[in-house]
Amino acid sequence: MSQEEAECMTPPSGSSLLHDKSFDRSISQGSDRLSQSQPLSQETFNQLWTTLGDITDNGYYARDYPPRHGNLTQIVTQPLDFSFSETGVADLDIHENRIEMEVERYQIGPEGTITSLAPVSSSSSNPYSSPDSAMPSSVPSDYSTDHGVTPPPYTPPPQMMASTPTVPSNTDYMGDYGFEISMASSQTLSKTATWTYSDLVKKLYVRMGVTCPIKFKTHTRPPPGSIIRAMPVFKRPEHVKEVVKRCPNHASTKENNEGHPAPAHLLRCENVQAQYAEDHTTGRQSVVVPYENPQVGTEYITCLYAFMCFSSCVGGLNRRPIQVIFQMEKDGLVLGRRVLDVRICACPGRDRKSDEKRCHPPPKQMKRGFSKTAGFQMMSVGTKKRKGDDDVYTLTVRGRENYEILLKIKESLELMSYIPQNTVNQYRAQQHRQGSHPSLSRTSTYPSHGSINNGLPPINSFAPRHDARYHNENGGGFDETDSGIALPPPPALTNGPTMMESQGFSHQSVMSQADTSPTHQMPSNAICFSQSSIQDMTINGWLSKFGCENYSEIFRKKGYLFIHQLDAITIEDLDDMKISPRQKDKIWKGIIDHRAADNFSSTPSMMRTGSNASTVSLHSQSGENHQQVYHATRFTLKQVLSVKLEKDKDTSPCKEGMKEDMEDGDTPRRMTLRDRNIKH
Amino acid sequence: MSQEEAECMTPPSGSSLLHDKSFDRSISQGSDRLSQSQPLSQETFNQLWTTLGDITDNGYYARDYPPRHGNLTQIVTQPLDFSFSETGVADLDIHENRIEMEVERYQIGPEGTITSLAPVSSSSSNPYSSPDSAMPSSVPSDYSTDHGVTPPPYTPPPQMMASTPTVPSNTDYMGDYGFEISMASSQTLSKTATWTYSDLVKKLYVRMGVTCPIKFKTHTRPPPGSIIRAMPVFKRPEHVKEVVKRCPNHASTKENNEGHPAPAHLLRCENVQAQYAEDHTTGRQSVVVPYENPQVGTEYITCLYAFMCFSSCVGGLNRRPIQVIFQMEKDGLVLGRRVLDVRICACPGRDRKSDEKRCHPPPKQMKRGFSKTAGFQMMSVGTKKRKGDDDVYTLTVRGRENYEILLKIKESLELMSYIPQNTVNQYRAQQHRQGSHPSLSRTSTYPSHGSINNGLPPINSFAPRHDARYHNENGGGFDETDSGIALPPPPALTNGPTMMESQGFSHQSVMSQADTSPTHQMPSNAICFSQSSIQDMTINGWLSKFGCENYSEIFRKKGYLFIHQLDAITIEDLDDMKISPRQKDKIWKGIIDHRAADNFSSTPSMMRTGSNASTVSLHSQSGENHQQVYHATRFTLKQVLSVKLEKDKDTSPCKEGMKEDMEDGDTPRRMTLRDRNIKH
DNA sequence: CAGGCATGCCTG
DNA sequence: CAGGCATGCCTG
Ligand SMILES: [Zn+2]
Ligand SMILES: [Zn+2]
Repeated sequence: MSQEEAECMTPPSGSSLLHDKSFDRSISQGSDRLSQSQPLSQETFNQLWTTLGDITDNGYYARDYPPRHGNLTQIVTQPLDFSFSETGVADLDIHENRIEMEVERYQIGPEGTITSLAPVSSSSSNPYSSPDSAMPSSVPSDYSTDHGVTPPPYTPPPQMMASTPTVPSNTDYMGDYGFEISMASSQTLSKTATWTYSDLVKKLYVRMGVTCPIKFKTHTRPPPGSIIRAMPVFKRPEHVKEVVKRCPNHASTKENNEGHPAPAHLLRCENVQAQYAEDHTTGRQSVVVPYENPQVGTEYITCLYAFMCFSSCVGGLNRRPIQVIFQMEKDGLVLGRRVLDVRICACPGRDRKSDEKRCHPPPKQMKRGFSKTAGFQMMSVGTKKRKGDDDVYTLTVRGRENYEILLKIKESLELMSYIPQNTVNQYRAQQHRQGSHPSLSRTSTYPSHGSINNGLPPINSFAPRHDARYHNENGGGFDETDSGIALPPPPALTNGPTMMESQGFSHQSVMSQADTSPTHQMPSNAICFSQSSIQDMTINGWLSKFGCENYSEIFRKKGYLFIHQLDAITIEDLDDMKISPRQKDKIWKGIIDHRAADNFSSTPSMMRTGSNASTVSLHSQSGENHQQVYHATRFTLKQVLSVKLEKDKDTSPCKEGMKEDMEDGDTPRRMTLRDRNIKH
Repeated sequence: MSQEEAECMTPPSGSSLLHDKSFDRSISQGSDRLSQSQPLSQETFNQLWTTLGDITDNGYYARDYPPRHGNLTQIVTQPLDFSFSETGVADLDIHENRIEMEVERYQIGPEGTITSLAPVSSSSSNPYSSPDSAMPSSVPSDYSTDHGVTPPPYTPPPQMMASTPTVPSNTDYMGDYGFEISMASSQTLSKTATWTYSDLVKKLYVRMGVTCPIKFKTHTRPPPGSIIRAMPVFKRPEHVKEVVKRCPNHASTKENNEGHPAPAHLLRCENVQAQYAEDHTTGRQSVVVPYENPQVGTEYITCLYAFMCFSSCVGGLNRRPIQVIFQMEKDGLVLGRRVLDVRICACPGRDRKSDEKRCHPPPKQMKRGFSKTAGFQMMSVGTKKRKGDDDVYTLTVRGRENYEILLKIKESLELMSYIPQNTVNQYRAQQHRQGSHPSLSRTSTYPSHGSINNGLPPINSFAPRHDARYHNENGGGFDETDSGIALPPPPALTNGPTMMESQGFSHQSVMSQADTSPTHQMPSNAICFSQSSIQDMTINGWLSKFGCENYSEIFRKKGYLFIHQLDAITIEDLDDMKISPRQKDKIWKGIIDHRAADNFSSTPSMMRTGSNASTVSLHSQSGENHQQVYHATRFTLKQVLSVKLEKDKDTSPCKEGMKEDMEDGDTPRRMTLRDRNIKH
């Protein structure tokens, strides 16, 4: 399981696994084999997790990558809508089982009953804070009770009393005063902005060193002298125990640190009354500002916070996600708590977007709350669809030559519609007969240029279909979606030349070396359509069959060149052509005959127009398989090349196992986070 | 100019521009307009460079990208085989000129006459060094002369005397003893290894923190008490002045630093006698080891060095390339100096490979040591060639649908050859007439998918050529390389929709929305080739001109469908057709006539065969422009799609200006380092 | 600012 | 170990 996946497992509410009730219960029952309270190393963690995966998932995750159930993703579109208490309904014991595992896996904060933040003494002076500030003078003294404030043995609900836990609580707690936080409306500053909040993944994305307004609100006035403490903690269980501070780089450079009271603090508050605190026992750092009631007519107070490292800072956060715990306190009592996931990064917009894409269903699946049945339906529908049909990937072409090539491709695709389908079929047969196999491996082993390879296994299930393809004499071509039978193998496009060899042929030309020497010209009679393999598909030829060739010029003027266009000609068209009635009837009869013959031979006679083919979807009149047509046109239309080729076939990379479908049922959200764009 | 380009400009020998003799001479002549010795900012540097480019390159580099002379790259395939002294031979004054420019451009280290390393006092104790070490006891005292050891005013050759320059010399200097360094044979440990040395780019790639053996050798025994100092310096002029040390992160963590005498030193030497020095004046850090003569029978002594930061370390090297200056010294005199480019990175193998690919010619051009004349020849040959003609980029296609699309493209390209060129031209004209401009911008703004953009400026120099293209009625099409006149603009492929708009048209289909609804079908008579825009290009039609249409079946059987194939028919072919002599003569005369007309109208009548077109290069018999044909076939042949689309048109991304061809002649190596693979 | 590169590190 | 991702930063 990747870090990211672990990430996504966490319920969205801000409460982590660690503090889920059942989880805590198991802990208190003393599953303490690993509870030496040593933070687990990443390797140990991974190992445990793998083991766990083997046990609970019947090997699916650890062993069977990529998963057999490739469509799992489609099913659960709202991983974040589940919480563990909800999912346990179906089979309680298994649920419990799982929670057990959780405990063993994370094995952190065994003291972690729902704890609250310890009062810490302010350890650094604040030059900005004036002595006559509204900050209650009692605060410093209150918090100077100094080290080791152990919670009184039998005092009230523990979550009400501030203690000195290694791991502060990150459970949202509204408290008696209805403490809440929010961001300025996130759509005002979207991607350009220095920060952005994602409602979807409930996370703040913020650039380093910029101020970010956070609004606090209560429904009831808290007692005067209340303060708001903001403390960053690592989000993942493996890291929670470690104190969050700035990386040495940022803490030690002069930049941004000139005269600042707490250069090593990750979190700063622009409030002049801000106090930077560091707990003597735990070493945890936080910023404290007095809670001032909102101005009349205002609901909120706003504080400006700045994050002074990247989440990625080496030697600091080190790519480990953090949360900020905002806690309203009064005299060491926690009045309310709100947790905010934060990612400090260089490109908040980009990273938000990719997180959202990662953890949420693709556009089509955007609706929330599918029932499991709906999920199943989705899946079966999914198999009907062509993968990527809904996706358009633009390929911006740089460079004249490449542009020309693509332009040529586009033109070819459109002009291809003037080639009768039968001709195409014959061409293909001829291609096959000419046996163009030998060369491609050389091409694909050109050393010095990168090839796109997305790391998926080669498509080799095509092999048994080769022959079927060549028995397919009708016009359906190679593009039949439903059966897949007519698909030719992808010779040069597989990963290994070995496989290619074993296929024994490819759709390549015979000569592969790009030799520009004219001596390599083929003799002119070696053209592809040799020896009677071609029938006359021109209108002219067709007209001459019944002696009307002198009308071919008229047809030509109307744009009709080939007989496959006959399907598109109406009697009205003929009227427009100023053909003498008798000839017209003759021709019309010829058209009818042609169509009949055409239908009989199952040749698709769809006419694709040059300039409009792009948007023509299936011609429905004759019901043949027109997938091929559709696809070509689709492509052409955009003048885009689909090179976003791979893995996003099920476009939501956040897969969730169908729990009812698996042996152990209630596994946590598993996601394969592999939405890879072709970039760099 | 990018950083990388600046990089590649440096001569390979290890001597940088800065210390080229002419360069130094110019400096000493006092071109000091910018010599305030303030390190230039990157922006200033870039600006100067651009200006310089405008002046010296007649705008080629800065303005005219892609360059008109796209084949410049082909010319100098071995940039590293040149040194400035060599290149100056042809026209010395121009050479000088250029060097001037260099001075102004870099404007660093104005004190930079060929200087040598200053004696520095050892500032940190070395716990490993035993008192009875072979390290001459004089060394510490010698170097303890303490700050500001200014070179004596009139002492011998300055490069022989150690001084205290801000910028140490990085010129290789063998000295009287023949001081040389080398790496262990680099092929023994290639990619798996913790380090690797590239002979091609003359650079050591090494993982951080691992030891790397470096061998030292002299041809004559240096005096006893000689030492070897190793000092890292930044390679780029912009950075040379800055002292190289470890980043705060690595310097401050305990890891690797436990008890080490110099945790902030980037360079460590495993030698127990190593002494870590920091110059009091310049602050430069170095490691010093005694030079012990090799064991009997050995040529070398070997020292193990370790690099304690990444070249990329934030707050440290910060992605700035460094060199290590190995200097043999004796009593403050420099006996020899050797400079080693070093990159400390996580993946030496990968990074070496990519550097080599970047800075060196493609496979075809692998031969070394072209003379300048050869270079010229190459160039003139080069202009005949299409850029990228020699390069094959494989696109490994993943996914059935994409494979199908590409297969279809391949087929289209081959089948396209059955469309007469005139038809194609008419099609294009029709496309134009239908005015397909409006839509593409919409397509290109599809939101959720990445598009490939290599960051180069849009190709907008095409604009003045639009009309020319449409007056070009012959078959040359849009692909004429030499004049470039017939090239259509790249409508959807530019960066901005604005530009597209201004071009007024594109080769797009009219409809751009990928609407699959059948209601969007165009009426069948709205096909592309409407209203007399098409001439009959069939053999059938042609035969009927002189009453031989009854032979069209025979022609058809031979594979001749269209008149553009007539060029390929010989009289012998007619003999084979069992045509009555009189008819044969008639037909042959028709063929002759056709060819004459064809030649008159300059229509290329090259016949491209279906399956073999791929490898047919230019048909030489009629001398028309066949570039277009050639390209299509090239593409098809490989069944690869050139989507490595951009900047590497001349496939060696390390471009070097042909100096004799430019106003100022001897410009430094200019390279566009943009070999970008589409990966992830 | 968007595209894309560079580069440490993670994953199979 | 190779492929590929993540993510700061550079470039047009
Ligand atoms: Zn930092
Ligand atoms: Zn470092």
